[in-house]
Amino acid sequence: MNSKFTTQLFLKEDTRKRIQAYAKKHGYKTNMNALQLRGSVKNVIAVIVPNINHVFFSKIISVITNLAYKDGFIVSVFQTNESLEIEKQVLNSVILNNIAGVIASISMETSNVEHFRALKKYKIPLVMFDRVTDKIKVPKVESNNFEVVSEVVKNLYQDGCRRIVHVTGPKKISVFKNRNKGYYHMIEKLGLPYASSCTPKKEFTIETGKETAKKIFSKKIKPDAIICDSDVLMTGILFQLKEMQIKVPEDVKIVSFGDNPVLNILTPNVSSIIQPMNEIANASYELLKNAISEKENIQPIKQIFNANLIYR
Amino acid sequence: MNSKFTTQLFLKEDTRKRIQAYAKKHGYKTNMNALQLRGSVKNVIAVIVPNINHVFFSKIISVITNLAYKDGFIVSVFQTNESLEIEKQVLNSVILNNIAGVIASISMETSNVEHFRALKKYKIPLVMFDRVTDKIKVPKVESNNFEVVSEVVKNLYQDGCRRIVHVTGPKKISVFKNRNKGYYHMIEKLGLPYASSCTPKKEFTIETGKETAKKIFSKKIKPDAIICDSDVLMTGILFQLKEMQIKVPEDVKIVSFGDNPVLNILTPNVSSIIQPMNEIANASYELLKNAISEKENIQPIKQIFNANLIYR
DNA sequence: CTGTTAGCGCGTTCAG
DNA sequence: CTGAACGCGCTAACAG
Repeated sequence: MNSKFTTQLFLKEDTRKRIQAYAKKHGYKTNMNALQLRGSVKNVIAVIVPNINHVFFSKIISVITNLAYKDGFIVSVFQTNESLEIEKQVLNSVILNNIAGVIASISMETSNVEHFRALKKYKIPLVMFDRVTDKIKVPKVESNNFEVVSEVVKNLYQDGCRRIVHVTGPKKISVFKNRNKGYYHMIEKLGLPYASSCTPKKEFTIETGKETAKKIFSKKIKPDAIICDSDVLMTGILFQLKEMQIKVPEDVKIVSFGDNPVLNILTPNVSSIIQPMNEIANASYELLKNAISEKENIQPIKQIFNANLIYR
Repeated sequence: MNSKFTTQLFLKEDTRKRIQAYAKKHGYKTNMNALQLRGSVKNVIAVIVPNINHVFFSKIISVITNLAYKDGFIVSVFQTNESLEIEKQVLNSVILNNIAGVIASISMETSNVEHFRALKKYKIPLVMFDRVTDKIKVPKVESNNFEVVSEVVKNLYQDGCRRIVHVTGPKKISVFKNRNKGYYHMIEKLGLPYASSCTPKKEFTIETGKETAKKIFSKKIKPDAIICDSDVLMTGILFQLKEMQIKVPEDVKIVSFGDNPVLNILTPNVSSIIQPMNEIANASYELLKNAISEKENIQPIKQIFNANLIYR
């Protein structure tokens, strides 16, 4: 950052200070655009997420922004609103704006990932987190979704639950796929005859959560446990169960992914799976930083961090 | 956005398409840095907030990002972590990076605002929202903090409350100052003998909320109502009250600012003040957009939007 | 060791 | 109407 007047670095310290003070006083500023045009500097990192306003994503952005700032990077955020179309445009934008590197989590609509591949052509490093895809070889950061959901099923089983439902998202998204695999894995291992996963068609909202709860309890066989992939859905479910006078955890146990500490305080009757957001953000940033400085030989490492299960 | 090949605009549509397709195929991309260096384009907007990971701020960023994107702007986010020192650095960064305009909410430490004034020197338009300051004449967007807290006090009074406490933040921050003024205004108007405002010294966390509740109820006169400026603090207070076996709303009524819809569902015993985040974000962006295009004669308009009181 | 210059990619301008 | 050249701000490379 302090590379101004580097040619005069041999000057006495006070002289340098005087010059800088003079420059500042007269409103001199290094023009970053000129630097970037010359190709000597790239100082913008892009973070692409489906929705900035989700606790998980905003936390990730927050941590990355702090880290990046210390290294002299600026963070631009892009929001796809879960739309493939917008995601494509965003990637175009990123390429257009001569960005140093990209940290991304793909949208729910995304299955074809050609637009991400375009980054490689322009030598823009990419790191994926949370919602990743196998179709593209880049560094990735995830939670141990498979294992933690397996563990949840096992815990519930040991507590006597035999009709466990998994409320999840589209299977083409890695997180949901892995969690659902983990669910079925343990169901089979335990030899449970009952298994049911439920994927709301719409976006995750409280309303969708209510509908989901209605749907689940309209069936003949009522579950005695629900594993929920989203705390927003969980809130809706909780609300609807209260309406239907179904008690938690007496009638049905609930375990939910949830990243908002406020939620954990307010729903003591719900078990929580808390993702290691700090670690995920840290690792994603470090991987990108390496990729930016290495320029080549970037290993498509996959880093997996353990989620924290608060079972009660 | 589609300003490539503008000199050929008179060409037949299909010809233009062919050229663009050809250009894209061969990996041609307009160099934004060159454009910006020439001064013909500035396409980056900065949003400066104390903490990206607060529901209020992340929602604002989310809305602004969507709006800005439609107009061909990119949004860079900056986070001050409530630190004046970082805020100063961030403003330096913004100036260095030749940014088109700034939307900002100041940190809790900020009272001197010279560093914001620097923007004017470089003709970078500034719009402030939520946490604004009177010391600087720029367009501002706020909630009707004074009025809504007044109204809350009145409602509580009509419900029989006589010992109402206001849990708020540092008075040098406009939002807290205005809310506290609104509180005292109605207290005096109603001729209530009891008034007490409580400002936690630390950052707003659940832990701080717990401590605040302990402090409030360690005094001789116990309140029969609490107005709380932060939903995170409110959560801590709620938790602590439960510990102390004080019932809400029977023993003490609680009214809290809170922007997270999930919270409203989960705490039906708490009244909520919901800020019009969409409107605030919209207005801030529109004001900035005008300022960017007008270049001069920018009126320091103040826009105030009504918060929504859900009193129960 | 110091001063000058070329060129990054673009659009405007000026000459042809 | 078309094409060449200039300059935005910077620094690496080169000449003095």
